[in-house]
Amino acid sequence: MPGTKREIMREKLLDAAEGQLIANGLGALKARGITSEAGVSLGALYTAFEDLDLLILGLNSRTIAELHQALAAAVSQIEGPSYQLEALALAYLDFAAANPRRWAALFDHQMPPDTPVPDWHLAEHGALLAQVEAVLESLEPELSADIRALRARTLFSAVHGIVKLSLERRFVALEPEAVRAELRDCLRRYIAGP
Amino acid sequence: MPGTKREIMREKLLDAAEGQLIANGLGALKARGITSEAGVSLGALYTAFEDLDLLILGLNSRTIAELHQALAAAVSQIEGPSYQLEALALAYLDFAAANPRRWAALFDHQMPPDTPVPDWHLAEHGALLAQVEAVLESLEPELSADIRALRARTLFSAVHGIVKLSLERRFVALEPEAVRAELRDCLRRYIAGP
DNA sequence: TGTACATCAGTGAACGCGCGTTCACTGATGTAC
DNA sequence: TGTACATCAGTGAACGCGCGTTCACTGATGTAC
Repeated sequence: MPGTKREIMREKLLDAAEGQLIANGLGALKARGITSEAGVSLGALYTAFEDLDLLILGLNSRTIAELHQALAAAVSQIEGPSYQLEALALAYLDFAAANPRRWAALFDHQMPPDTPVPDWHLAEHGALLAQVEAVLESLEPELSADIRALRARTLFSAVHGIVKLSLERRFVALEPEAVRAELRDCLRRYIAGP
Repeated sequence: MPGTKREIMREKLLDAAEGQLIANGLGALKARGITSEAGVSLGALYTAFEDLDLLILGLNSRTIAELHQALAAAVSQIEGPSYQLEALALAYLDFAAANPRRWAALFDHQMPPDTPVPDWHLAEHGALLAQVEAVLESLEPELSADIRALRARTLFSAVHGIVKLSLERRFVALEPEAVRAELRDCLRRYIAGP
């Protein structure tokens, strides 16, 4: 198995970084912090990853995988596309509430200017959206694939916006239950609409 | 008129910073860039503003004031609360599309850890939301003030999420008109709902 | 099995740079007489 | 009006720090004979 040694190092670093991320947020993720937490020299990071940004992308991959599973589980436990759509949104809210900093890191992390996000990582985001599309397809089968894709993005964005606001306590502390109810209400109105 | 000299300096710096922000985004706003663009020494920034973050808050205040006006204009040109709500959302989209970097700066800028956003600036954000609340009040007068406030936030967040996604071309380039249509559709469904 | 040599993951001190902030100084503006 | 002095906005070189990244070196692991 080639690269296994390297793979162990990568996971050690990712574990350490995950701990730091959960404890202190994306802004506090530093090369020194991660490597010392992992009990490894500073330079080791650069034998395992191309650079710090790629390590963070690796972290985000993990988070996306977990989120993906959580959404899949939520959908599979429910019958009926409109309930499934609601379940997706609530599962998304729950995941974000349970893992606020890891979730925030998915959206707050930015590549340096002119450095594109690698395709494999874009594909992971795409897979999340595909879950929404799948439910949308059974809810409104008459939509064309293009429109459905756009609609899925729109819905995702709207839900995301609501979840984000509820977690940033930027303005006021919001009752978690109240946000759940608002989100549910919003979706029911959407689904009930014309 | 006490402080007038200082006020001129502040505006010179804000003008320069605004130019930089529009040209290169929040991430490229640097003390040196701003002061040299303003034709002023580096230290001048610190006689006019407490620090760089306060200058940026001042910039954001300007943007919010403009946005506030744009929303007010949109509402005032239309009759009927449900159309007004739609007009608000579309005006928000249009403003963001016309001023993407200034708009993004409103949400991307973060105070250093443990430094609270000053109250006067929170109040400006609050005034934006109050516009949504006002329309909501005529649309659904039976709501309690608490619920209305919460509902206004939820709606704002959802619209914001949709607008944000449409401007970050993170995944795919989206047709501006398609996004407009999606946003309108989303709101109509919301308003039509139970 | 034992010895000599090659490879390469891992080390950590040092590099280098960007950048916010400070501070001793200056020169213009204002005040007192 | 003119002169001496005080104030203070504005200057920009220098400070200091955080932090990602590199690189000459080491020591463990693997290979050849």
